[in-house]
Amino acid sequence: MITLTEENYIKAIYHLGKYGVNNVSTNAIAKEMETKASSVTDMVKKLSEKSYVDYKKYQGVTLTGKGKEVAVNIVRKHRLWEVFLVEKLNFSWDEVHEVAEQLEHIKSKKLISQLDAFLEFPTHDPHGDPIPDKTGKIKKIDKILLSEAKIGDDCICVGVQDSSSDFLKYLDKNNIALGTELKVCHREPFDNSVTIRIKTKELIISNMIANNLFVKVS
Amino acid sequence: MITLTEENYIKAIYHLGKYGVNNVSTNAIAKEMETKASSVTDMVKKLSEKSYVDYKKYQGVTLTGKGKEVAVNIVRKHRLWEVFLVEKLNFSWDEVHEVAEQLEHIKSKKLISQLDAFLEFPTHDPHGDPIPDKTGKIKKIDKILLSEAKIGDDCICVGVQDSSSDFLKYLDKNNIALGTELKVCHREPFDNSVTIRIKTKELIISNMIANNLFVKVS
DNA sequence: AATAATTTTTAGATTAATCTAAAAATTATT
DNA sequence: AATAATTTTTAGATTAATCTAAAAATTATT
Repeated sequence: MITLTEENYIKAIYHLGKYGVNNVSTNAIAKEMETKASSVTDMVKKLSEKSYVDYKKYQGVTLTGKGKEVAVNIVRKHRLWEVFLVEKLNFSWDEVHEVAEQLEHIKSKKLISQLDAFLEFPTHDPHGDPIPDKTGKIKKIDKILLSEAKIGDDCICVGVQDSSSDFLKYLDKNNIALGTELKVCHREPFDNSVTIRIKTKELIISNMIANNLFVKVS
Repeated sequence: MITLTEENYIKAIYHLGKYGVNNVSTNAIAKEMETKASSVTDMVKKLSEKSYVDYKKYQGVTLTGKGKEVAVNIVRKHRLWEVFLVEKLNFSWDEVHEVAEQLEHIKSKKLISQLDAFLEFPTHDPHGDPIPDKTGKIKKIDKILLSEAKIGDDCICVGVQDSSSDFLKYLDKNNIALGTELKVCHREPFDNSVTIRIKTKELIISNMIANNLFVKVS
């Protein structure tokens, strides 16, 4: 049996290891989990004994195949529930995370396969993140950050890097949603702010915003 | 903050105290929770300190107003989720309990109010049990056990006492569902088995079955 | 390469929930 | 009413997850 806490550690290690980082450090996990490094060391030993992670003292951890399976399944559940909350229960995209954090731990294969079907097998969650299929396969889309787009590019908004409530509300306020088409008009060399055009309206976006918005160049 | 275990104890005390029993005994709780009496004593002290129950040593416990509120809210969530599972995710009525046991602990007011609306404010769960409203009000219907119905009564099936998978599957097999109309034809004095007629078909039902099926005399 | 700074682990303690075995209180029976 | 049977509580231990403070190992800096 896997405990709720173990699942959360595995998820944290998965997210931290996502971008090429092979050995996730104790401190990184502690920060992500909002706990102390000593607690992480204890838990990591336990996860290692149960062979969810490979761990050598002072060397950090990597998920094993078994660990990755658990992680991807949690991510799948989290994202399917997010779709449910937005599509069926009228949650806005900045409200779903907290609830999905709870729902992702419900254990029932039938529940998830039926939910998947009920939602008509969605491929992406409300933030544009891909939903792993039942076998754990995740299909990547070739998205780039708006801050990396070239002047003159016609883009379509496909995701967010940060999904904090403040950021998502900013996007709502400025009528930027997944699927929104925009053109990159100008990048100011001094602060890397970006002028974009949505339909006929121009909007100036800070570098920080541009760094958290994924687009696909069309 | 209330823990998951505390919620489960409160729920157990609620269900045990439902039928007039005022002081729920330590042993009764232990049996319901599949734990030991000594564990119950400890927990009951804690619940008493947090004023979810009134407790005097050796005297059993009663839920306080605060405790009842928690209990009814869990029951509401449990039953709403059961409706969701059956109506939207095509679960059969004997499959929902285990999953609902998990879902009932998800904490989000918005989730429940939106789910309620999505399901179009159901008043009863798939087993015929009433769903408390947001204020905790439960409306009773004047149901009786089939074993208490008189010969010649025209009844409509409105609920089950026991909701074990075995019992529910028996009902499915014999085409008895909520809303099924039946006539009480005969009661055998020797074993209290009951002959009923559904549409044109007669069926003999043991006393044990009749003791677990709620009907409304029409 | 030695020392300083940082990171990680160890040792020992704490809280929540549980257990077993024995003691205490209550209830049932003679 | 005294004794037996049952129920409940107490005492002390255990497991999971956490913490603080100190020790050990690693990494960075002079």
